[in-house]
Amino acid sequence: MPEGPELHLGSLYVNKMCAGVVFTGPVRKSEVSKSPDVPFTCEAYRITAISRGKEVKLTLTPMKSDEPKQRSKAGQADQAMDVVFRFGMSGCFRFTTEDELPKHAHLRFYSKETPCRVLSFVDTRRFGSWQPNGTWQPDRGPCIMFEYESFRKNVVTHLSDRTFDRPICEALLNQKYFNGIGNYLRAEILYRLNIPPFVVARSVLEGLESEDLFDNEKPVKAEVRDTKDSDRVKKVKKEMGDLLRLCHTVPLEVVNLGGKGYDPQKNDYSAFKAWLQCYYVDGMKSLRDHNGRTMWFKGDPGPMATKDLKSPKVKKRAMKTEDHDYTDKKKGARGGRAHERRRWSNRESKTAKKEEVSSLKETEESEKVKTPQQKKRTAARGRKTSCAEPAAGPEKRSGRVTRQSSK
DNA sequence: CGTCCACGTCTAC
DNA sequence: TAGACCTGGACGG
Repeated sequence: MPEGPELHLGSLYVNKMCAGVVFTGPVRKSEVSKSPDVPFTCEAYRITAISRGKEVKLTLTPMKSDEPKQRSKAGQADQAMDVVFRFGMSGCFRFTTEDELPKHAHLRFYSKETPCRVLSFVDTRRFGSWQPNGTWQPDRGPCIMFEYESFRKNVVTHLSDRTFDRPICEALLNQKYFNGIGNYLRAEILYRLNIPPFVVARSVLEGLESEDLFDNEKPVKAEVRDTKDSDRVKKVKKEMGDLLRLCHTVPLEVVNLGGKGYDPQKNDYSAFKAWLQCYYVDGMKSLRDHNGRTMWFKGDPGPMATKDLKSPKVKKRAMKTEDHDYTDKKKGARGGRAHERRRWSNRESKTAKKEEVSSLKETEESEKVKTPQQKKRTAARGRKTSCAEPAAGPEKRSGRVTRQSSK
């Protein structure tokens, strides 16, 4: 569940499910978790949640006991405790009965009911974490969704920061300035404005105002209409506002979808899939950024692009002979993908893997010489050699993502 | 069976 | 700025 919208939806979920529920006893941690114990135990307490960017804070609030304070049992909390969560790649909250505990429920809060219910922090991959008596992480900036004005100001007043020397798509993942933006949001946001992902961040941000002058003109609207490309640019300017505004409104659209956001396991994932216009969408291009993350986009990648493995899309598909309007679209597309994949694997993955440094180098040099980027490019590639690979083609994942372009 | 990929940080060279 | 940290689904052989 992990970008800003999912974290916020998680907090809404906790508040909704736990409204009126009384919890009791200690907070329990799974054996395998490396996050800290939560030293809180209480005969009767409540749980509420609030989110900020990519964090959620749970507040455990002891209920007033009838006993006089002196007589309350030792070790029982009488003070509220905050626990701040980060979700990593797979964290989420779930509220279930005790015997339906999800797999990977690494932190658990038990209700006082019978049968007992449990609020669990579930995290398959365990990249998430929590901090008892925690506070918002100090290096993270204001929330893109719920601290919009200070978020804008924080960016606009720090444009000299080296962060903004980076391509815009990479700057957008810096949580010091864009707390809540993640990989699918950066793609969706840049796509809406037709901004090439690999242009210098500063160049697209300078000139923007601290105040959102656009703010009063139009309400935040989660309107996603089919528009022709030619119209899109105009529409963008007229109805959407600037990049910083979209860092605010686009995540809110996901919140307003009312589902779970990005969560392929869930039934209501289809609404989210349908909402995506670029990320993992068939026909879009993708490229690794300098940190090895897949950037989805359309059109011009921009001057700072890695000369890295690229997505297939139209051009490469055209190379596929059996490509033209097969009915079994998936199958055909996948075949194309696999083909592409093998090519690159042979060229890079294999050679790189076998300590063939020289041949790897050759491959790189042979591409083209771009002096300033050479180094980064090499680095980016090198990093990926162990799983050297073109960015996954859209076709390959078409099952996971709405195919807007089909038909 | 094996390889690659995934919504994100962290921290050691 | 490479890995490290993890599990599991999709796909290929």
